[in-house]
Amino acid sequence: MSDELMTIRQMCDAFGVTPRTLRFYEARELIFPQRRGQHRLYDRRDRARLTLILRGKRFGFSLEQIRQLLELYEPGSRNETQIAATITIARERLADMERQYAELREAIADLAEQINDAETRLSDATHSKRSG
Amino acid sequence: MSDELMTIRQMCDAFGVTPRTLRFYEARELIFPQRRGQHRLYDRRDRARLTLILRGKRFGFSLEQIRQLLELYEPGSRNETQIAATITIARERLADMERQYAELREAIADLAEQINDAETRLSDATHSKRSG
DNA sequence: CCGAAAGTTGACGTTCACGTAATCGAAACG
DNA sequence: CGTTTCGATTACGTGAACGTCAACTTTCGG
Repeated sequence: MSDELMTIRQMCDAFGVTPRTLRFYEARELIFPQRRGQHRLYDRRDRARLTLILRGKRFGFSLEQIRQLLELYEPGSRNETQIAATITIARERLADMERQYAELREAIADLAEQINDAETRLSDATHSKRSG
Repeated sequence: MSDELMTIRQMCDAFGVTPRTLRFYEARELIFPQRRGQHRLYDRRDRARLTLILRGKRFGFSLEQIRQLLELYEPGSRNETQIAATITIARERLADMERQYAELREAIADLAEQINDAETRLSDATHSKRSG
């Protein structure tokens, strides 16, 4: 079984994206599949990165922000200055996410309350109809 | 003081948006400022809606999704079918937000860990430099 | 009363994140 | 051995959410 390398189609089926999307992410330097001849082949590392990309997107990060964060996940040989810069950026993103987390909690409570109110209104309307 | 009505510029300063943005939201039927002659005037209701709009945006909702949610906040005279439909949509958004909330918690922990690892690598690199 | 400031309506431009052909080469299949 | 099929490349198109510019009113301070 091809546990190691996957074709673009296998990737698309596995992650629910289109070939266009994978090539686009590659053009933006978010993933770096190898080539067999002209064809792309995606390994575990590419899959891990894609998972992170899609997660980042769900939180509203831009592809460029995600690209910067992905550097953090690469134990790659980069110099101290670059690592420090990446950490700085990551801390900012983390702060963003923590703010979003807190605000989301409020928003959820708020929306739940509004739904409750609306359900009450709906219920009242139904009853008044019955008694009218 | 103009506690009740605000001009477009006052709104922009208060909310950190541009006039274009406010007119755009109006065109998309997210806010409905009154007119004094040709000029727009925004009241408390408009401000409340704009607050919700900007919050929704921070969570990655589209303006159309936000518009639908805003209906929930209007005790307006709409029929039961419409209220029920709005509630259904709102429940879906609420579910989205709850999923996002849970996933965000994981992502925060994950990112914090990566930052820690990177800090360790950075620290190690600094020490090895000092002892090399 | 008048000229700058503020606001209005188009209309076209822009960025992001892809979608959608069109065309091509390689590869698998009957 | 021809022909689908899969993938690659190039390039133009698209929708969302505005930015920007032009051409006009409208309004307000001096």
